[in-house]
Amino acid sequence: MSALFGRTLREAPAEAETANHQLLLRAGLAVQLAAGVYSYMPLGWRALRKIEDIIRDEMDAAGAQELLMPAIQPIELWREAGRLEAFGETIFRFADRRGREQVLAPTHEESVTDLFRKTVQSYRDLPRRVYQIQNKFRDEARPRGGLIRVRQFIMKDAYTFDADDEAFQASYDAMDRAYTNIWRRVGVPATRVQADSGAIGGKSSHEFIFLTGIGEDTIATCGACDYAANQERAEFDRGAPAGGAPGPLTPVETPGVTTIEALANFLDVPAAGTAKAGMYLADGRPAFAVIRGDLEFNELKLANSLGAREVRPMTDDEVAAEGWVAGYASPVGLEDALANATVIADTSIPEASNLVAGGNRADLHLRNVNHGRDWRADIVADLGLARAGDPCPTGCGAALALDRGIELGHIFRLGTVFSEPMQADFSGADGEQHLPIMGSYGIGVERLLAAVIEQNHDEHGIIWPPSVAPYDVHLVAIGFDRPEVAAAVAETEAALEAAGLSVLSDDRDERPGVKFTDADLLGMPVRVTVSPRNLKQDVVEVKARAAAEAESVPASALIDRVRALLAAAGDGAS
RNA sequence: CGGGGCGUGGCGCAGUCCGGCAGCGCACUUGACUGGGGGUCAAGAGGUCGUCGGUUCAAAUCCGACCGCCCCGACCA
Repeated sequence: MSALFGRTLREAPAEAETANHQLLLRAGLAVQLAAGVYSYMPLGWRALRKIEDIIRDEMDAAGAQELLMPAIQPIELWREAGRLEAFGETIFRFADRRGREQVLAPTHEESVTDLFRKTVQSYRDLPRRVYQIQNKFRDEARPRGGLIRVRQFIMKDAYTFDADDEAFQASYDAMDRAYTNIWRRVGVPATRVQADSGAIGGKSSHEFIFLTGIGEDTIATCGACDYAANQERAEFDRGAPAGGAPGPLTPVETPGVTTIEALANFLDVPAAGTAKAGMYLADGRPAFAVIRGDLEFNELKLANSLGAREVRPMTDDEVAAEGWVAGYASPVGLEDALANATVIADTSIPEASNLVAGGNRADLHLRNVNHGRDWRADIVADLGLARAGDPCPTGCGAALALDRGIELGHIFRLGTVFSEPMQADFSGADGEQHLPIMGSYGIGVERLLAAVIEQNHDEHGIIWPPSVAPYDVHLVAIGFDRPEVAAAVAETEAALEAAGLSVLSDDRDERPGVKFTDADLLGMPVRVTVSPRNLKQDVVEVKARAAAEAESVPASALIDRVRALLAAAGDGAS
């Protein structure tokens, strides 16, 4: 340790708020260079490499081959796949000396598809599963939380190519299993949840979420069954439709009543007996959305259903320009003012009858509005935002809970969205050309490191799972300036290393308290202490990082004891 | 991008309101003592106070512009 590059800090830098971020900096694992850009110091890099090796092991077991694709890519590749627009300002771009535009790759679907079309011609070559562990670059609008969201990061990204859906499912399942194994082996609990697949579509998209209060995603889970989904796409049961047989459409004066709550109170009807209007711009085009009054819009679902990249609420001026009346809007009798807009309704709307809706004039509402009779949506889709307490969509009868979490990994069915525009095809057994079904599978390696620390620490420091620990053993030398101690330390270190254990030896001229405190902060799974006191009794002292007390063992029993403690710590982590 | 906060030695901070010698704790260097949970004493080194410009006899402090970092939100294949 006297030669170790990097030092421990007594106090965490002010920018670190979360436990994992503070410990990362205090233990000297990483040093920040700029917003969302970090250097990894020797100890941190050892931990990262151990995580990488676990990932490699599982990827290999899933039948994937490691390769390495370039971080610099010509921008034409991105234009060809039609994804430059979608990435927008997140993509780092620059021009080379001849003025050719280049991209610092934020991901590698394009380049792996290019590899496929250059190397694979026949169905006989399928399936193909590849992966790499490589730097990604994304000019994030807001890096945050230390290593949780950064602009340059190490990602394990894997890609699969299959001849048909059935074969794809086998690849997907293999990756699914590999991911589950990875979380277990690094000591982080992860929940597998249904994820939004964006405009690409497809049912096979799952995220693996580490549930933690410091997370930036919101996850809906059911306490009774195994339903779990990102709130972005979470479904829920809307309950029995209200209303009964359609009654006559009836205007009712509602002076000053512009909110659902006020409307429900004024007319003494439940919020679920009203219809709520939402006025949006979807990629600049007006959209008039309707949902039951007690529900809220999920703008991502709205965007997906409209086939839009971006959806935002209209401003008051934009609403007025369309000829809509904020607070009293509904699609009933509004044909002219809706001519340029897409009218979209949540599934709760056609199910219900006799709703109270806006009269499209200030201070006026309509009773007994019925979809299909009084108006008709262009699109009916699930647009509802799942909230805590909403009934589980499986019909199990329990309520959904919302929790925060960190996305550790994402597995994803791409289908042919890259193989088609890039003309990456292969000859099938039938002699025709076919497009491969692709899958994409990512893990943020440093983010996973952050999760390991967040999950495995106490008030004194990190408690590394042995699988990720930079070293197996932290060897503390007390009274190192005494020749007999130095000799015993060298002997102990040699014995441990001969047994295949990695050792961080604290040979610094520091007081015992400093060394013990640093050992707790750095968090190697097992601490071994050599001191004059122990030498006199012919023992060495051994302590698991997670244990309260140390124990003394004869030198001859040291290796076995250390191995036993490592095994126990490993079990604890999984 | 909207809102908020911050920038003074390696880390944590005071000083800024009300202009007048650039400070404190930790860390670092040297020496002595000490030696099982961040020890004591003594002597040191280290800072153009984020940058540029302005006001002033005088600017860390007042004014302006810019840069950087953090947090909340928007965004996030």
